[in-house]
Amino acid sequence: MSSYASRAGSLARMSDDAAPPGGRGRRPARTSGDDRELAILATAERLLEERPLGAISVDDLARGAGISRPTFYFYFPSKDAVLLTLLDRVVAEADAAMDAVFDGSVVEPRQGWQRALAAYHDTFRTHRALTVAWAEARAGSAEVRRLWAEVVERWVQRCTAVIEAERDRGAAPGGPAARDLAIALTSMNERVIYGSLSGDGPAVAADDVVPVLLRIWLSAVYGDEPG
Amino acid sequence: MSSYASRAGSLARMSDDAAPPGGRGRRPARTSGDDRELAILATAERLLEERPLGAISVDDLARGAGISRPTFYFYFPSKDAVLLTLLDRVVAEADAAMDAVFDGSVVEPRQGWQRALAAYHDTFRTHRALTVAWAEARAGSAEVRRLWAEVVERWVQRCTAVIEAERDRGAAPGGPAARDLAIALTSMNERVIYGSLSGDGPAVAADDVVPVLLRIWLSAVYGDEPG
DNA sequence: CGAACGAGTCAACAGGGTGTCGAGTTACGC
DNA sequence: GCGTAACTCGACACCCTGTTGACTCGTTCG
Repeated sequence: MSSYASRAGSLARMSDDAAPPGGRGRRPARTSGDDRELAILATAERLLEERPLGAISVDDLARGAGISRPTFYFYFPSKDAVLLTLLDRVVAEADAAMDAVFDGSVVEPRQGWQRALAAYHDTFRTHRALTVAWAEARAGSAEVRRLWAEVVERWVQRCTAVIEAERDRGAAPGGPAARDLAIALTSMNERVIYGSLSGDGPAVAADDVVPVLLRIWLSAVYGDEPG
Repeated sequence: MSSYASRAGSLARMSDDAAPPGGRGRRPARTSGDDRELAILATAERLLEERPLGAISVDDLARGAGISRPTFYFYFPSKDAVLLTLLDRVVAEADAAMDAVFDGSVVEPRQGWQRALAAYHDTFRTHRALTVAWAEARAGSAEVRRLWAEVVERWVQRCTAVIEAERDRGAAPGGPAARDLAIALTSMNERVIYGSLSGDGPAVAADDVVPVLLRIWLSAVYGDEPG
């Protein structure tokens, strides 16, 4: 747990930010109980490595953090809220990675897309357990669905803008609405990466994920309608 | 419920087929209780139209079918088993639709793929509630995951074979392993269609689903690696 | 006919999970 | 040294799942 606490410096202090109306965490601000909150998050991350979300109870999280179940509810309103907090961190990481790619120097397009896909893939691959758990939580929690929808919406808007820019400068031919293309391709990324991490059903091997996705993105964006 | 019973003629009689080892249904064969089994299935389908799977309890299904909860367990071992039975039907429908497409006369490739995508899309669109519920159940039930994995595997194998055939006859250029391409594109279909049916997150409008997917499939399979 | 049997039925139970309430117990500012 | 707010948890109220054992039938067959 202390290993988590040290890494956790970068954990967004969301619950402390200005106005937390119906926010995830509970307590208004600083006190010694921060340790407990961190311990809960660390326990969640640890337990998710060994078993699926559905097999982890609030009691497991509480005991793992050295507190009783009612006390858990002092820190988080539900099990999902813990996951949401953990997820925010990964999403922030993914966004940062994307920023690094889409920013500044636009090298050749192929390389740009390749880096973006790799950044996306790497971020989620290094948080395999969390990524798989999120997919499970999404099925049952409207809150999780909402957060994910927001995240995807940002990516889609970004891709849409890039595709339109490429079309404007004549590098990419016309075709379906750029946004629809972006949605479909982003959806593909999500499902393919999840499949390769979760291991159920037919999956692309980890090393082949980016090459295959890249090929499909490039031909979809830059390829002419084939006869 | 009688409206279901009439449509249910096509419901695969899986539980009666030759050897049902660890099968879904329970009773060995025919008796008056068939009505009850059908009533449970009908109730499930009806309730899924109005609320998500997680908000439907075994008790709801039992009462909806006019029986007590313990009696429900006489017919199905769990709530998931009901969904699995319902799902088998839809999958059989989708497979039949695919058979109709991939069979016999291979017209021009574009039209072939277009029909296949449309068949896939139509099948799931006409069972919207069930499709969305399946996605929810998949998160929690290994059994549901297994069934879906099998279904997808069949589609992937089919697509892989077609892509390889197109490459062999010189109609499609080389590229990533045909199977990887098939997995990625099939995954895209799954996620895009689900997204357009479930309504959370950015989605492609129902009428645009097939055109967009088709464009991506065609450029991925037939397009040369763009510069 | 009537005993035996198997299908079908359910009240009651055992067990596990969630979320809440209210009565404690610190710890720290004043 | 005392109030107040952070913090803690035993006990409770619920809801859900899955099982057990006894009960009611209709059928079958000696």
